[in-house]
Amino acid sequence: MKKILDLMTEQFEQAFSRCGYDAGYAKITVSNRPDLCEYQCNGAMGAAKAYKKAPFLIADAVVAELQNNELFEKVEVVKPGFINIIASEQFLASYADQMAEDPALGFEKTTPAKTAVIDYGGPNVAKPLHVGHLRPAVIGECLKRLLRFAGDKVIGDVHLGDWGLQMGLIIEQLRSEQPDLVYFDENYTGEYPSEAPFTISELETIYPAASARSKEDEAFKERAHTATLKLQEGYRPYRALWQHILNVSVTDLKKNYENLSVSFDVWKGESDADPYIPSMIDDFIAKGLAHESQGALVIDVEEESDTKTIPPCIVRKSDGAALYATSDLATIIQRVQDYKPDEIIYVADNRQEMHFNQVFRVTKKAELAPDTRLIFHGFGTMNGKDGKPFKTREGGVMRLETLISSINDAVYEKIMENRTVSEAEAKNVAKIVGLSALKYGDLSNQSSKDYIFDIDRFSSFEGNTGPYILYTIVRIKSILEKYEASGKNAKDAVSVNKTQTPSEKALLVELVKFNDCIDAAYTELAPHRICSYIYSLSNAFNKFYHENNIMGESDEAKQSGFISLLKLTEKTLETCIDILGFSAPDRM
RNA sequence: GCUUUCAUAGUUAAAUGGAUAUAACAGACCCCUCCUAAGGGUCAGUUGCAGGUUCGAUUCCUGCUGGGAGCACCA
Repeated sequence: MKKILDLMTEQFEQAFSRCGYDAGYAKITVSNRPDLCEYQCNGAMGAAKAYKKAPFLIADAVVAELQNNELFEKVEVVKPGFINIIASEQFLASYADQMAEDPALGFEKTTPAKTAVIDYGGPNVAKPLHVGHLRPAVIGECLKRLLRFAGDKVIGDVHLGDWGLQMGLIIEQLRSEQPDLVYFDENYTGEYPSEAPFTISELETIYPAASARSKEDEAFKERAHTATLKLQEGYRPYRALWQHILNVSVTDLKKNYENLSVSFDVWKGESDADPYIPSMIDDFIAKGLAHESQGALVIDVEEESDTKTIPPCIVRKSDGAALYATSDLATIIQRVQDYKPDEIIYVADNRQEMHFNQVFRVTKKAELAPDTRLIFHGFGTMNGKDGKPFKTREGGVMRLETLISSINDAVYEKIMENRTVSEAEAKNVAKIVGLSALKYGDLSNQSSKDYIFDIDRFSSFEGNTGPYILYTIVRIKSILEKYEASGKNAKDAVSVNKTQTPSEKALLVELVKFNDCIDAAYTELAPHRICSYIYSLSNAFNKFYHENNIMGESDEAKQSGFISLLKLTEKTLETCIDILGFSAPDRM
């Protein structure tokens, strides 16, 4: 289905052309003055300059062409040359009915469909997820769903941190704690045990201990570097140990991401890119891109047009080991080979922008991925109420689990205050609602900006929050249930009313914005646009609900129109929250 | 130091170069014989500073001030 703004714009384009003006000025937008009109066209003002004519003369001529157009109830010229538009009730109603019939609510899939890899996890093995992992998971999951809804083929990759110095640190720490393990016996030649020599909780204590020690103990750090290199070179015992670390971690990570309704299509890690490194480095050297600098192998990435200086990209450390940029570059080769993506989207902290800039430039210089668009989707910091990076009360890094359970607790208390559900059900509902609070709180902000994480505000059932949206859905579900209970079938309601009350029409105006909103969110990769859309949709619904007694309506045809409208509102809201990555309960 | 990013009501956030800058929360007031008042309505209050481009700037450009971040072998 064409977008409603496009349909209206087409009418205006014809009118502009008939009057002898360029159709490019005909663009219709949603009104920013809802008190005056529903839609507007500001093209006469732009045209005024090009044609050296007063804007209102142009607008008058165009408007004259559009009288008695069935799409519009009213088209008028105001002051300098604005054209204010009110859509016809008939037109909105038939558009809404078409939306309701389409599983995608009238959204046209992108053609041709592209293939995208989204890299949005980045957890390190052997370390529990912490609050820093929340944003990439939530934003990345949403982008994945959004692109899929738009028709793209999407591969979500967790891209585990399983290959760097941290692995060497863990191995060396393990050697200190359990020196008798066969993995440390150089003369051992037999099979290694299938059972890991540690549990996840033990593993989680090993890394912090190792990390702390490396900061004070130079010799230890040196051994960790050596162990990292040996692991990367394929030293058998370390590989066996590493496999245990990976298995134990991944099982735990999957469980944690599941609690967030976040999933990945592939669980590749930095290690998977490793086989591509040697030939890649050879290629860099053969192409004359890489040169040695202070013992390390680097590639200059400065470009003529630069105003700033970008340091060269190190692709091999002086000890021969790979590092961050190396594995990211090799990962691009792997992805191009395996998926031939049209684009790769990296959902990562803004602080990594320089790194990705370097990586992208090397990719371009070495022509590693000539047909792939590389996109850095940077997100801002999640701050506490004090405006500083979110910390626990003690000043430490909070575990993601802790954060999730505290928001669930906050929601649970609110649900119990109202006690419309049993205690057992409340626990369950609190999880669903808590997730909406958490995700909506994050996604309703522009992802590139920092935002303040405020548990009380996010879990509030009032205002621009996840729970408020869910509450609206629950309200609709409740009425539909009552309608069914009264002996009528909601399925029989197939068209909205052709003439509407003011709040009913206002709701329709919001509903038909759906595909424009999704389109904007998709092209800008901006989940917050979906949030603000469903928030105004919910507001419009609640006002409609307040002013129209649906179950009390005696005119059955009119009531059926209401029910159709309710069903469409529910479907639209549910579709949007599904893209955002959460769902609604039946009651709350 | 260099680079980069942000700055909007008391607070948290919106706004393809368009009209009187939009909401929410907090504050003041009003509305339940009515489908969940977890709601609806009314009021008050904002673009850091100085220039520039433009018919028109929160938006684009320059400078300043103030916060965040990044600047070679961590990821």
